[in-house]
Amino acid sequence: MNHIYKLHARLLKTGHHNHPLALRRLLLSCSASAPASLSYARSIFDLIAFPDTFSFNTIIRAHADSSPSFSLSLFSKMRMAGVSPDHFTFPFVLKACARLQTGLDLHSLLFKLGFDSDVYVQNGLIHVYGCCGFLDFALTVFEEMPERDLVSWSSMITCFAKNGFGYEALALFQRMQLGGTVKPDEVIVLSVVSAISILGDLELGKWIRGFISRSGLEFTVSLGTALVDMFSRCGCIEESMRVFDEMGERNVLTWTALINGLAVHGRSAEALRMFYEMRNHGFQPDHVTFTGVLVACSHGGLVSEGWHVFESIRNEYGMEPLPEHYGCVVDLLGRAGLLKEACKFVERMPIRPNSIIWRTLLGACVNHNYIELAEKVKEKINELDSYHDGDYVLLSNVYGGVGRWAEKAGVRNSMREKRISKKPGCSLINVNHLIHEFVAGDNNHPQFESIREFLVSMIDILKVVGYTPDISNVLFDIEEEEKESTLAYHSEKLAVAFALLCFKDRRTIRVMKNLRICHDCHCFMKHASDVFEREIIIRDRNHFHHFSKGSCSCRDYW
DNA sequence: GTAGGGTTAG
Repeated sequence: MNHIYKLHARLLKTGHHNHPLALRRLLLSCSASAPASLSYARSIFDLIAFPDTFSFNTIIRAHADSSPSFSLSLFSKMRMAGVSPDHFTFPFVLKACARLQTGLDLHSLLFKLGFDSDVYVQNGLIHVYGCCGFLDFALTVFEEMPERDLVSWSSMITCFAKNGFGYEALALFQRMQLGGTVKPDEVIVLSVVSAISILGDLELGKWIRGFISRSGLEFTVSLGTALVDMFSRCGCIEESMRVFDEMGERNVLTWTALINGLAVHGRSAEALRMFYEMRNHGFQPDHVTFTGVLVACSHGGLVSEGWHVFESIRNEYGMEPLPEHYGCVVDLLGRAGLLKEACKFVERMPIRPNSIIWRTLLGACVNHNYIELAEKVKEKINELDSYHDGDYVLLSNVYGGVGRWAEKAGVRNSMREKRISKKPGCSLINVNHLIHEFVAGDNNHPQFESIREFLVSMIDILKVVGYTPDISNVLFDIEEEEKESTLAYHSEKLAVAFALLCFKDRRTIRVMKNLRICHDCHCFMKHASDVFEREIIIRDRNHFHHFSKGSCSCRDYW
């Protein structure tokens, strides 16, 4: 910022401070500086009597990241003022659109103005379509491009990954390399690392790390941070720690990635220790760091430590807690069974509780069998967002937990009336470089019969050592025997049975699941890890469960 | 003066 002030002072001194060219230069300087100088950029912009295309472009660009809606309002202002956009304008406008997940109607405008054949614009379109979930549109733009650069490939790779097509993202990266015309750079490798993180496929994770060292790319802090995060998401927190230890330089994102990793792997005390160590190294935590530490505390049952961290956000760091921090505290109290305190906290929060906060409270009610409270909380959720299948499942679990089958059936009826269906559970497992998918209630796997047979025999064996199927959470009011078989074919059980059939050695079994693991599967896995002498790692929607020798890393606190 | 990337509560 200093050089901008100096520049401004010099302009004032020489009497050029109102000269359009001087103002343009000044505008460009502060727009390219830190976000803190944006208000200064706006005041310079306001001094320009008749902003031209260049000035509009500069100010739109400056706000595209941090206040995208302001960028779009500037774009409208530009159009109203009759200032023509050029091929620089649209990449900036599209960036703002991508952040807001909007602006799909821009395509026809750029087509009309003849900018649709510009590579920068096309890349921007891929990015926008990707962020809005319109994968097909993004792919059409991508495939029809006469020439693609690195940004086209990385935008399309990210687009696949963010929309749940991780393996397609990887395939596209292979296709890019086979084409041989573009050489991967740091950013594109980061897109690939991110795709692998979403997939949680450790084999691929190891491969990309090897790729990076072979590629001759500089091992930057960003790449290291991405690997720390990736290994944790692939279920291997030890590898995250190894990468972290080997990094010569780290920043707040690196520390935060490790803290989050430790938190989701149930290593709460270590996460908290890293948080304090990070401060000793002189790094200032940000909002994301606090979220990670609070998650660690809530999952580790560290109530007073978590509360202390939460209070420190405002008292020690002078920052305003975000909704996610309040959410973490609700979880912290709720998980520990302090439901009254959690409710009081929600009532007194200075921000309006959102549906996630209520949902967190609902989860706590289920875990601790607070039925009346659960009903009230569900009503709160209905006011905000009533079509979330998971809430009905949770409420149904509260009734099931105490054997109130009639109410449980009532929940099922109201789901039917509202045409809400429970999202099927789905588990993925990598066996000999092939991904196998198991979906609850689906027998499409080519070896389904033998897997089913083996699973039935597994259940029999585990029952001998104390496993009792817990049918209270089965959603439907069906016969007891049928409830047991519904449970038996939960996707993670099928995946683990399949792994035991395939892996004759004692290697760790790693499963990725789309939903939270249920109590029954959790209990099944603990026994299975003991009887079959295997480590089983399951990544569910939020966390990792490491089953070994009959117990789980979450210490059943989830 | 252009676009793609690393950490975010249930």
